[in-house]
Amino acid sequence: MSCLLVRKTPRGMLTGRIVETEAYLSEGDPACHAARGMTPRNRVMFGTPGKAYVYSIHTRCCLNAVSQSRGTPAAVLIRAIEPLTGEALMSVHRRTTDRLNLARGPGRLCEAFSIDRRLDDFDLTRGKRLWIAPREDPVPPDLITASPRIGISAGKELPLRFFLDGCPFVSGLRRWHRRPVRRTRFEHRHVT
DNA sequence: ACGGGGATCGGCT
DNA sequence: GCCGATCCCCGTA
Repeated sequence: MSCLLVRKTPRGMLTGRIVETEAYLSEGDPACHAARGMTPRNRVMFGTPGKAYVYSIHTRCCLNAVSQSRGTPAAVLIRAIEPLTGEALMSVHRRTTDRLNLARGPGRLCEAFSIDRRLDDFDLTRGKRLWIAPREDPVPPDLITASPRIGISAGKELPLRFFLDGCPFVSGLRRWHRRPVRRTRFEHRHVT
């Protein structure tokens, strides 16, 4: 949450503030793709932390950062960013000039940032092509809210979605914006 | 503003 | 075959 997503492409540099994420856990989380063991799709989750797990759903892609040590499959889904630089190029990728919807939602985000399955297993810690960088102006913990995750059918109750309260670049259920669900120190450590 | 339905395809059973 | 960690459009209000 106190991080930037950075993408370098031949056509230009794209950056944005990460304003919404979801956690998928290695234990007790039926919504995690790794919940039923390793498959060709999810194998990256079982590997080195700091790598990108990119999968496709319907006709789109979603970007995760592998978050736990080797053999412990967990990841953070990056759901939305606030565009900072490269907005014009994002608009080309997205075929819209609607700034609010450029990268609002995991599929739109990947489209805006030109991220697809070819970046699955890509190392996000090298500062090349695609990486995550700390913000110089970290978000005050008070502004981060937790809610249930979006679009899943199992594990609906777990408050593992984190977002900047009131931020218009956040996707999903608006009704959560003024209704913090639960806020614990543990959750903050996941996010910051 | 919100909710339902359809598109559409790769991955899994 | 079935089903989705989605998106977009078109109803209703």
